[in-house]
Amino acid sequence: MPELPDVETFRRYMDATSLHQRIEHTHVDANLLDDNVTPQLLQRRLKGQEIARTDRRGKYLFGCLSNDSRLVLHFGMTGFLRYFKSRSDAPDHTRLLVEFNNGYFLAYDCRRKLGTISIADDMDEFIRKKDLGPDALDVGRSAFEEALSGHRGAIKSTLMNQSILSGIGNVYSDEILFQARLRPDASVDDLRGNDLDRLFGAMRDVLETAVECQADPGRFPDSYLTPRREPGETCPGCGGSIEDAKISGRTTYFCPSCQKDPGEI
DNA sequence: AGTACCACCTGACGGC
DNA sequence: TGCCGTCAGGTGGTAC
Repeated sequence: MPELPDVETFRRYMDATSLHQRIEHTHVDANLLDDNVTPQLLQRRLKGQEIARTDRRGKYLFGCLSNDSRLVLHFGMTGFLRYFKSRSDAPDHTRLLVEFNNGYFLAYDCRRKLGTISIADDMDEFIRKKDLGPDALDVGRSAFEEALSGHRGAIKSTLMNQSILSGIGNVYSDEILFQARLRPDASVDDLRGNDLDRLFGAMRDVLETAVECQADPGRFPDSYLTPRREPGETCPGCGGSIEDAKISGRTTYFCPSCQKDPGEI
């Protein structure tokens, strides 16, 4: 379930392992390629180049090449990166294998093939085409309010809408709403100043904390809901019982006693 | 604008 | 033992 903190962790991993090495070969599973990208185009853009730096917008990771093109990875539900020395160490569901001139490899593994691999010659155009809203860790308080304004759906669905804010998925929307003490099914239209302050603060706290924890729920603070995503689990806030529900078709966990409608806190 | 539902895809798990 | 239905959840399409 790679969301913003997971992808940021992958970005840092790519930074730490894969920069400034000439790409000798690429092997790609064409089924994961974005529209209008062929294995030949990918090979042409990558071969002989280096990853000069990385970037991220929401759940998309950009490997910025020395020719100003970009390798763009989306991790779907099961994607991850691995850097290794021996070809035989390639993970089981490698969909993209990049071979560097120092003999090392970078693999993009995506077991369930729900991720995408793309090439972006122009990052702004890519973001426009995908209709991505501001990055959830980059957006300021006023732009956050602006992004939510005019929407009337459930808060959870709105937070998860990548064209409104990019980076938040099912798991972190639940965590943010738990920390903000807001019910996930409340309408975003009902949020007032105090609620928006709490929601914005919780969004930043949760995402920053998760990045620090390298998106590993096992390292999350005891006050977090994520490690307890089970119906009937104990709420870390009140000791009550965690409930599950479906909101916009997504399995949602929340505490009915800690989380209130807007205006009730 | 929002939601409901489906499809994509694979592995884990429970029931029989 | 193994088959089958269900679930996981990111995205995108269609229908309402």
